Amino acid sequence: MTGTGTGGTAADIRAADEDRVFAALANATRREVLRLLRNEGPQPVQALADHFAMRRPSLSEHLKVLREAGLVSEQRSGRRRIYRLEAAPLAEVQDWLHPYERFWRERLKGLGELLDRMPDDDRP
Amino acid sequence: MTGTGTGGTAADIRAADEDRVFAALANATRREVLRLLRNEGPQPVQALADHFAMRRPSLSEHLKVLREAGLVSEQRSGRRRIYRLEAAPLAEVQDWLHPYERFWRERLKGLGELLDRMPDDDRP
DNA sequence: TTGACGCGTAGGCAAACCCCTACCTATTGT
DNA sequence: ACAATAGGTAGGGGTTTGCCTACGCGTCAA
Repeated sequence: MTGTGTGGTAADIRAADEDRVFAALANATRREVLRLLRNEGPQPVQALADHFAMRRPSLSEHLKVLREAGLVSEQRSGRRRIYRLEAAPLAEVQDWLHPYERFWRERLKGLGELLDRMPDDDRP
Repeated sequence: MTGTGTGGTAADIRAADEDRVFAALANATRREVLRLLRNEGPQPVQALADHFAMRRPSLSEHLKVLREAGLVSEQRSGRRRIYRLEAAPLAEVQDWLHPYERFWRERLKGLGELLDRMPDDDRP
């Protein structure tokens, strides 16, 4: 749609990456997997699965989503696969967030100024 | 659901809020709506809808999702409803992101140290 | 007052999501 | 070689998402 011919511009690819990352983060189980990898370090699948009520194959699919978003990597060690947090895509989320930052800061700043202009008696 | 008897702790409520925000951000149309409100200021629905290929009622549903996530607010002005960006929930996303920050910074830092230890001749 | 405008909601439908139970391959220990 | 272990994949089913058209309600202009 946005490309020439059959498409695939650099911007399209970046947008698709962004979409995969946000979509991956939309699920609470996947966010919890990221938290576990962050707090407890790299782990095989079963160790991760022990933290959840769901069956292992379901977790495997979540790991696939995280892998395709670049948020985890796997390293084979014998018959186990050690999953590791890859935080780089989260930096892109932070970049996405950045232009909004002044909006919530303005709100806080505005509140501060409101309090500054308010007579002490009227303050909450 | 969130009553006193059947559960619904403060942590549950925060978790549900977090889930709504991440879910709202999982859609490219909704992220684009936020960007438009940020760049062009508060607008009625039709002005927003003009930027998309979809029909207005579909956009209305996206706005509902954003409203329930607290990411936009509406102000009635005659028969129009002016939507405004509410960035506060994005601060929670930033808070969520924060403990991961050192992971991608470590990666960059590690790269920097590698370059530091590398003889100048070997640098890329 | 009556018609046009702005917008939300209802209902339908296809696709995607998320869980499950088999099942398959690869590796390891006996 | 064989059984057990680790984990991915296939296929099925219920629920959710995201789009549509049709419609209802409130507001403004003629």
